[in-house]
Amino acid sequence: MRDQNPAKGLQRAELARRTGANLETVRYYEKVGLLPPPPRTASGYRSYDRAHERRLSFILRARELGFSLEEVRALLRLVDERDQPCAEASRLAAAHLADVRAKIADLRRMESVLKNVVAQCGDGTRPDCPLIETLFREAAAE
Amino acid sequence: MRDQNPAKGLQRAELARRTGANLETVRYYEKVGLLPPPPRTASGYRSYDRAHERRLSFILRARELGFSLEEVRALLRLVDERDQPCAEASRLAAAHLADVRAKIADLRRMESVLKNVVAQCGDGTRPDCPLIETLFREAAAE
DNA sequence: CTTGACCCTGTAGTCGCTACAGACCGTAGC
DNA sequence: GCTACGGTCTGTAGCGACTACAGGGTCAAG
Repeated sequence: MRDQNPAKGLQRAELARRTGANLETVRYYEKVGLLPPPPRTASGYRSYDRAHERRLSFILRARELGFSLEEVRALLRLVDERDQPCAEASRLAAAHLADVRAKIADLRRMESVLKNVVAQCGDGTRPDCPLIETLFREAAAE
Repeated sequence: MRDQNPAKGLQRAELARRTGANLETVRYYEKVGLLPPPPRTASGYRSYDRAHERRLSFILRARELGFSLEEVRALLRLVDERDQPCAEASRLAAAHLADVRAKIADLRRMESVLKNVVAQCGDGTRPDCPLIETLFREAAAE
């Protein structure tokens, strides 16, 4: 097993395991500038510390809340600059909340139509299929 | 103005306008095999008929309901083969409905967390930002 | 000294479009 | 007939957010 001494730095796979990130995602976040490039060992291996782990967890949690990478980037900038970030952070969260609610509304319209057609289809023995008829005939939802 | 005689076929832009599709999307659907390649004029322009319009509308409505292009492809296959499609169509719709409901559930978890942090942030004058603290401290949702 | 597990890089693929660039066509006005 | 302006054609590249290789280097255990 590899080095797990906390003073010595984590390898990429270990960081991924600890945070729940996919291995390749870690490199991707570095590439797009969300994670700072970690120091390297003599042979070129990345060596992460607790600050990286903390930052990666932050990113992953923001992603779980549905923030885009650009939004995450903005949040991280607030964290890094740390002068009165709450007003701006709150604005970002509120804007994102509105997005989320819009998506929920869209999905609910879909759900409602789908629920109806599935109910009408019943056991599927009908000669005319309500789903197919719906798609041919009407606008999907209003 | 171009030919709008319904007996003579529609050009791509006209088909797009009538169905509400984006111009480029029409060509894309042809490329991926959802729309059959229409006949061409002597100079190579596509010439669509009512069947194309009907099929394109079908695709767009299925997309509005959130079906993936692969699911749309499956639905169109059922339409084309037309032997007792309802059981299979209903199965597709039910599976998709489950997806939609799962997405709604995910989004609702996000909404709930975001709503709380926005409320806690208040007017954004706090020195510690509840959003940023949340992202650093906790798992986002359970 | 070999095996196998890890690491490195760069690149291509995913989904569903969307947006060009650069060429051709077709019509209206002069 | 000439020109301008729009439409159409093709192929290709880009988006977001990863994910999955290929082809190589490194490291520790047996």
